[in-house]
Amino acid sequence: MNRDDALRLDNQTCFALYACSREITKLYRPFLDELGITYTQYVALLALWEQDDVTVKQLGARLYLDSGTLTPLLKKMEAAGLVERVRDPSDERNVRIRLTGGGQKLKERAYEVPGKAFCRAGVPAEESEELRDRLAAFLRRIHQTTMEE
Amino acid sequence: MNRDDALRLDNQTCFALYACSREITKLYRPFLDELGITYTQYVALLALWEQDDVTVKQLGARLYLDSGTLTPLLKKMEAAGLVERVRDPSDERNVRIRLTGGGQKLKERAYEVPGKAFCRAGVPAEESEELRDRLAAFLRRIHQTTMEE
DNA sequence: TAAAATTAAATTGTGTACAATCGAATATTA
DNA sequence: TAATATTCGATTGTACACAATTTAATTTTA
Repeated sequence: MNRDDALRLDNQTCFALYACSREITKLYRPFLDELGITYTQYVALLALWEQDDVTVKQLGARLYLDSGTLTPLLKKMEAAGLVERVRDPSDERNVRIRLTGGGQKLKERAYEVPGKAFCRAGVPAEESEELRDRLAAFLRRIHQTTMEE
Repeated sequence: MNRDDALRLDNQTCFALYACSREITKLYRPFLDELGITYTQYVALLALWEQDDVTVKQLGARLYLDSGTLTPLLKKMEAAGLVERVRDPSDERNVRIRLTGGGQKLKERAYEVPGKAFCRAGVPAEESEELRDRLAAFLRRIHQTTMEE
């Protein structure tokens, strides 16, 4: 591969990721619209449905987001009645995020979202799963790097 | 896979993409900082280095971005002396984007960016390339869907 | 234990993304 | 060809992302 080929857009894994991620979000949007949530709110809920009552820090570690993104996001979700934000009495630096009844209930309607989205695009589950596992391995390595240095 | 497993964050290909894309951008940032450009400006330049003198529409088709994102982006790049934006006299609806001398020259310094980034993370070229090709296939299918409907 | 260091969340400022709308230019059609 | 439809880029408004800074609370250390 020569110098110019190395800079071709279609040879960039970073661009494939960037484009793919945004297109997938567009694929999900109509189904998330029905639930009245954005994509970022959706992944925050996925994390909370798995483990409720976590600090902003913990949620950020799970989603690779910091308080600069999460604080306004969680305030909107609180205003929408999905979560509550409570200062931890035992350590006032922490804010704990807890699902409300409405936030828990929304999970029922979310079960069908991933299936609908991938069905819409006609992506076979196998292909998607294999891609997912490769990305997970990739992510671990990248994240380790950006954390260490 | 039961219902709850289907909603686990680590089982979502969409989340793996979303997280991976943002972490990759962080990996590139220090090298792009040296060039004085953002990640989105970088991919716009990659496209223009490959094919110069294109309309905003054409550039958007290549990057999966619309004028809502591109117009302010290109104005900043124009202000930075990287491109010029000229109304096409033969069809005044179009705005053609052309690299300036400075924009062309920056390519010289960009050649080493991808290598540095992946070296930094210790990702083997093979693994990256295979991932890239899988993503490209995935992207084609998804994009076709979001366009058709 | 009082001062210094660390931690967590919030805030500030910049830069995308993207849906929806707008206004001008061009193409289509009745 | 005049009216209609389409296309393109710009604009508007909302919602992230994220670096950098700030503020308050807690730990660590001299």
